[in-house]
Amino acid sequence: MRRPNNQSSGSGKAAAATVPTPCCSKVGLKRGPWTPEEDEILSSYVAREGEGRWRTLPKRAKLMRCGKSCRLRWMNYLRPSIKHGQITSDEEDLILRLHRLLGNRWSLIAGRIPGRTDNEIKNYWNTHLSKKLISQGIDPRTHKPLESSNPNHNKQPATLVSHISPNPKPSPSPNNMPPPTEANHVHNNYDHNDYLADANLEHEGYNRENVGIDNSVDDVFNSFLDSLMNEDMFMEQEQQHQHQSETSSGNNDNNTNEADPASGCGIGSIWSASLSPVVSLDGDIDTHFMDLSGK
DNA sequence: AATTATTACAACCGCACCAAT
DNA sequence: AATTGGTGCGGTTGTAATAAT
Repeated sequence: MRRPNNQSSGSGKAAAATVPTPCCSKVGLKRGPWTPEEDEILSSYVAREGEGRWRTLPKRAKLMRCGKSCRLRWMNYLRPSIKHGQITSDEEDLILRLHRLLGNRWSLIAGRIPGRTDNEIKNYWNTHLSKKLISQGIDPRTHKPLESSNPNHNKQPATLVSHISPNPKPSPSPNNMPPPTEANHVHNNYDHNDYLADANLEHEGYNRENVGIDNSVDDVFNSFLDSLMNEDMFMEQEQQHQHQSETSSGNNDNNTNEADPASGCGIGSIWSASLSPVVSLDGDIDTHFMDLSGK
């Protein structure tokens, strides 16, 4: 449907190669949008037989699709755990923060936002959030101010080129700023200057490889964010923690000490204690996630 | 009302990685 | 050690829907 008469791959690279693409170049396979009937076939098949062995699935399920397409459809749309509908302001905020930490690791980001897929988040980023950051003078790739991060800051990120027209329509809001929606409220506690400062701090040296974040850190991060998702529990813990902090100590600007590791209830402490020796982001990250959780 | 421009998102692509053989 | 199959990932593209002219 998309490229109905084109049996070669869209980019043409595979077509030029002598080795055909494994599954998508076969004649007779359907492409393009899935019909409800196809969805039903795939859903019921996976429910019956389970996920996996995608390459042979179409034949077994009698679908005229390549295995890759089946997998993608299942993973991005049909899985029961997928949350359909608008991305909430909380989710948006989390995406922004995670992207600042992780970059374009969509699957990692998606793994920390229940019910959302990497594809959905990637699309949302490209169509909404990156533009929003640009309109605020922030480079969406580096999260630094456009002026300092890139002298040619008018250039769009590579992934945006196809999405942003040379003459974009002006936003209905003044100065291309989004209206003060609920979504923006998230950032009110964490204003633009803070954001820029943090972006400078973190992206000066942040890079997963050179910083040395490994799976163990990732696990810590994962559990930390899992905890965030369990908002009720977290809020309760946080309130306790706040109370303890207020009663046990005075003004504490050092965020690394915000949570008492021994108490076991300061989630931020897990993060800061585990990451600070490696990343030296201790209090910064800690504070931001506290911001988020404290909404 | 018709046409054109833009946006949003589903889907596809190539490549990389890993495990099994 | 090399090959193969399965899977996952990030980037890109096509198209339907919507807005603007």
